[in-house]
Amino acid sequence: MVIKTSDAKPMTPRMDKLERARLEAHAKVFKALAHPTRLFIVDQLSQTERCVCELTEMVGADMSTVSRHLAVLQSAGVVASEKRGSQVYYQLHMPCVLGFVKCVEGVLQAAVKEQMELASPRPKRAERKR
Amino acid sequence: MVIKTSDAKPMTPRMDKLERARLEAHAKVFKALAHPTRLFIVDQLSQTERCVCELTEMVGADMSTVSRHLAVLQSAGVVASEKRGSQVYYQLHMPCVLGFVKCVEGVLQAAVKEQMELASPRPKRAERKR
DNA sequence: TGGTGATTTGGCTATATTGCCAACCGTATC
DNA sequence: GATACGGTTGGCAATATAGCCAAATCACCA
Repeated sequence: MVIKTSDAKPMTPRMDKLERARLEAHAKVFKALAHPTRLFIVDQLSQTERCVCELTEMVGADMSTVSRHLAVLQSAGVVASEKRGSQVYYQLHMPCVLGFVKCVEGVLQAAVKEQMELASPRPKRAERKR
Repeated sequence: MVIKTSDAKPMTPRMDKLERARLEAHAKVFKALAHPTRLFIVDQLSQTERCVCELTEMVGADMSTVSRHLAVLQSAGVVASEKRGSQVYYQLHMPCVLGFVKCVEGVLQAAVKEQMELASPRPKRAERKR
């Protein structure tokens, strides 16, 4: 699979134009997930599909705002929508997101623990309750 | 594990303040990964650690720009740094990112295929080789 | 101690994102 | 058809992000 464009050069890999296009496509997915409200929506949709009005109530923002968040997620392929009557139902379309969220959760908790250890290096007997 | 804060209300879950703080922490990680250059850096660091100057050459941007990208990644806990002499080496600190990147890759390819099928609905005999 | 290379940070401009309101569109109901 | 409801889109202001240059640090070496 490796294609050498030139011989006998021990040069480091570069971020060329093609690679950049690929990375931009990936970044679009991360960007779509890079907002607390959208993560909340993904979390909810992992349990069951929801219409915009339900999500709007749960999020507690303007419906137009929620609709735009959903559009971002859909454009990135994270969710899919289905119109049913006068309502539009959204479903999670990229379940592997959940695995990564779980991983991030773990990393964050590890970071918190690390932070606490740094803050109080010798917790003689027991740490304060908070 | 389920804690009911109030009784006898069949209400939908809300994005309360606490939940929002948790989601914001998660979003920070996604935000850190939501840029092609930073994804490139993560990709490179998954193979071996690199100093800023190496990454700068590979990325092809100003060193200050690359340094800032690295700071974003580090602040999110995605990478870690180690000063050695006058150089700073960065390493991947969140390997599970790679799994998700692979998953995104798969989803993107599926989307591309879907797109192609929409473009040419009846590939009579066999699809073009690529 | 002065100088050099590696890295980070301040400052600035350009661009992108977010959120609301208002206006618009499609569907159901009367 | 008129009205109401659910949803999307245009427009705008506030904020955040990205990139570069220049200046400040830091480690090493003469």
